[in-house]
Amino acid sequence: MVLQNFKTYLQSRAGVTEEELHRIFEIPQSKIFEKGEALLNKGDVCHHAFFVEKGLLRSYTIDEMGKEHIIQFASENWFMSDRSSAYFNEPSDFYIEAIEDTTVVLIDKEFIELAATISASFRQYNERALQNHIRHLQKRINLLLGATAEKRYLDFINLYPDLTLRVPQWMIASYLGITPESLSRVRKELAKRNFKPH
Amino acid sequence: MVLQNFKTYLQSRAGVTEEELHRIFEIPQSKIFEKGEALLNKGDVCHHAFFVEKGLLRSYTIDEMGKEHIIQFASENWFMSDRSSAYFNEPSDFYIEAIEDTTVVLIDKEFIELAATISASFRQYNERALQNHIRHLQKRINLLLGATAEKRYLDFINLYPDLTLRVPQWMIASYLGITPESLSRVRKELAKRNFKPH
DNA sequence: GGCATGCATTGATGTATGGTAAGAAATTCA
DNA sequence: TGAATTTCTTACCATACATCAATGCATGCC
Repeated sequence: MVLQNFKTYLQSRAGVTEEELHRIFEIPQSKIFEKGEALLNKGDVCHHAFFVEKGLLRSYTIDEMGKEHIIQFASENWFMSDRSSAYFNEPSDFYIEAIEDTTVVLIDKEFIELAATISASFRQYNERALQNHIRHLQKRINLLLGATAEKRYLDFINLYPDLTLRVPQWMIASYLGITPESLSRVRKELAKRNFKPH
Repeated sequence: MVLQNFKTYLQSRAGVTEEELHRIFEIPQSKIFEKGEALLNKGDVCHHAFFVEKGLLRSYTIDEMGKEHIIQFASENWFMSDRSSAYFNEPSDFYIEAIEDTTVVLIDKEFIELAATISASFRQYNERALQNHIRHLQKRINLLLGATAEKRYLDFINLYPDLTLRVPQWMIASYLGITPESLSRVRKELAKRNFKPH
């Protein structure tokens, strides 16, 4: 079977060698979540990072008005977690849920410790991922501060063309911080302009 | 001279011992920037983190429309840096500038390496700071996605009461993602409601 | 196949925030 | 201290996006 994506990921992205891989690979477990199933609920402490073997996840918060705000999507070869909750051992502020039937690899602190001990390259890669995460959050803040709904949407489809097809529109709207109706109008407007350019 | 804040910070916050402190403290340099002076410009690679001994800094971007968006403030005992630029050795997307005459301690990678080698506690603290940074960015995204201008402002003055007094209003507005005019109106509205409660 | 359910679109209208412009207040600096 | 400059406020109007409600369009399900 299994975890082929994860293994490939460790080798080609994190630079873990074949030999190291064998020593590391006692540990991680995989698990299947059905569409709509929760991987993490608000108030729970997040004990894992989830590596997506196959499928699609989202994380989101619910505000005092009862509105969902999508924080992040994760499809194949992406990680999903609440780093803060995991690191500080605090109840999480958000939910993680499967958008499609999804196979994930459960990564706990012990695995990361072990892998980092065995493979210096992995440790380095992990650090790098953390920095990348910050860069990504920074960029998102910038877009939310400055860009119109249309620009944010264009940025999204440019960055995540695959997700644009797999994720329901109302979730994309939620990620962008607008209503589904507004997104529909933005799309209409874009379509119009593309058919009759300039 | 001094760097008293920085030393105190290392001891009481990062848990560095007196003895370790002496071994570490060959290195860091301090520098004074005048009000309005730039510590980092867009396009430059950020080689330092700046620890604020005394004074006040801001980091900001300028979008295609020429509008500033303030990313972060840093007053006494805070760090300011472009982590992404420093880590990836890439040109920075943003500017760092002194809002007041400001004394900073220049922290480069070598210092952090050295301090982390000498003091395990420092290494740990550094990791913790990184995670905190992520948590902070996450929270900001959430506010930008969901909260009104008023709520964002209330959150700001609650979190940074000291800054509210020291920072010009138009900069707070920029941080919140609204215009100075709008912030002025929000404040007026709040004042009205506070004088005639409920 | 028919019906329920969830999602997308559309139109009418509401609201929060933006833009502009002018003057008041505060701060800076010679 | 007074003039220059910056910041803040206010009023009026413009706009982007939200809200509400109706309809259309799939999809899944018994």
